[in-house]
Amino acid sequence: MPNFERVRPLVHNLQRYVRLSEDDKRAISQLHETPMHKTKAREDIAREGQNPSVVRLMVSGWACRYKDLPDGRRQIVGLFIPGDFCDLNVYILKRMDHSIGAITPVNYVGIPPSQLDNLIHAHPRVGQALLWHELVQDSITREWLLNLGQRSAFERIAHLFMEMFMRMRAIEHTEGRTCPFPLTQSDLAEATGLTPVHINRTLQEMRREGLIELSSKRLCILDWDRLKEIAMFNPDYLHLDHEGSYLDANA
Amino acid sequence: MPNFERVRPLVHNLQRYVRLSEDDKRAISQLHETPMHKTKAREDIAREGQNPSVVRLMVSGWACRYKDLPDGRRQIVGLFIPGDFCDLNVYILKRMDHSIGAITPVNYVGIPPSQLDNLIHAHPRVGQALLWHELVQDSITREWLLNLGQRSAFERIAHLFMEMFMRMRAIEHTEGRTCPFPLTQSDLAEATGLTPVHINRTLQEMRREGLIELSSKRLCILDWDRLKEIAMFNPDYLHLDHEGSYLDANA
DNA sequence: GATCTGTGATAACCTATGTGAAAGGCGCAA
DNA sequence: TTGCGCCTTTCACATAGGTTATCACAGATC
Repeated sequence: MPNFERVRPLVHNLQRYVRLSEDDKRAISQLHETPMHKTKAREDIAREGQNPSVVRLMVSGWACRYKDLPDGRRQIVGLFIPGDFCDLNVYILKRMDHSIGAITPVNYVGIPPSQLDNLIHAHPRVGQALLWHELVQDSITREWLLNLGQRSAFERIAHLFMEMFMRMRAIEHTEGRTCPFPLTQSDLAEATGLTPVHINRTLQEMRREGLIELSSKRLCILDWDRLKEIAMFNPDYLHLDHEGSYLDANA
Repeated sequence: MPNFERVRPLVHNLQRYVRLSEDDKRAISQLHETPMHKTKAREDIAREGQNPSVVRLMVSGWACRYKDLPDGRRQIVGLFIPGDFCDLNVYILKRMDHSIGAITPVNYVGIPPSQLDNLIHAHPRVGQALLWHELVQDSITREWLLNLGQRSAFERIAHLFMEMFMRMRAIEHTEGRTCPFPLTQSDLAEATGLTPVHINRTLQEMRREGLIELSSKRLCILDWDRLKEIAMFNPDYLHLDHEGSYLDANA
């Protein structure tokens, strides 16, 4: 199976939710045989208002969901890393209510809904895993709302760092205490509802306090425990724990 | 059918997405024959961390989804009105990652997942409508994120007013330019990430400018067009338009 | 190697929104 | 009818974070 490496993040992602059989995995890896799309960094992958015809599965790179206002203000409302589906909802909702943009160069496969239908029919547990994936994304969105509404700039940025580190770890993209972190300070600003200037100030402070290192697109979390306490980070909302899941209970 | 009146908001809700047959509607109204639950205003309906066993359908009153921080800060991350489902996701995710609280006295029916399963099997279009409903809720959550991240206090409150008015209108709970609006100023603060004091200041300003009236739990929108422009309100994210939907296209 | 362009660092200054406190009004319970 | 509690309204004051501007640097581009 030549594409197996490419499937790994997705399989990792889904296996947190259901135990997949070898047969399930084989079926998933066939998704990757649809043509691979490449976008350059900073390029739009989909625009609000469009009617996309495929479901996109991230293979490599980082992307974001964002919404913008007529006067140009932009808010990043979600981040995608390898193994994430961008718009599973295309199935049902015809019109995109947000845009998707590449942060880094991105590789993704675009899966026609019909193909996904077939997969789900033949492998219902994969279908459930996909639904779970979508629900986890929603849970993350709600946590971001709490983040923007109630946490201070410092707490907010700290929280985002922890979240992305954990998500990257779940797909085995971390090394020790470090992981890739390709967001610029402007991106961070758009994700947290702050100004680039204030992001910079706050990052300096976090460095001064020995909490993190961040340079050349890599994040290192120096003091996990203190950062966790500051951010009031409780990972439950990521639903990373395989244990206690509905699907598992009925396995 | 004695319960038909009670079903109306839900049927209105779902009919925006799919054309329901008389038979579908009959099936839906049977949901309302499960026992009715009543909660007092300000009471919790479900708490974060719990493992709820029913899917709740709002019959009357307003409720909210909220998340809180260990130090007591609270963020309302969504509002529920009659016809809304509170936790369709219980199907899959076992543990609540947020709480649900009543704003006013609330009546709801708690539907066992098995019963919903049966309904969906027998009436697949109802199942699709439910999924759509869930996706619309998510779209609303993303718009709230844009709201908190990028809009000023004034714009933010204006936007919330417009949204709730339109949602109330969709279930025929408006009269002319007015509708019930049971949130206190503290609730408004928790929904917008602002302080009660600042909510008050801003409301005074909106009244002074002749944009709205708000008293005794009723909202009147005096100048729809100006409010819409100020809030940069674009109703697309509510997906209220029946036209152009995937389901419709395949009807 | 010269030049661009995007990113990061900092500074001085400004303002929208938060804080804490007090007083008044209104609806509900007894 | 009175009283009690929750809301709302207001005030004076404090501050987190926004704004505008400048400079330095590194990696692309020619």
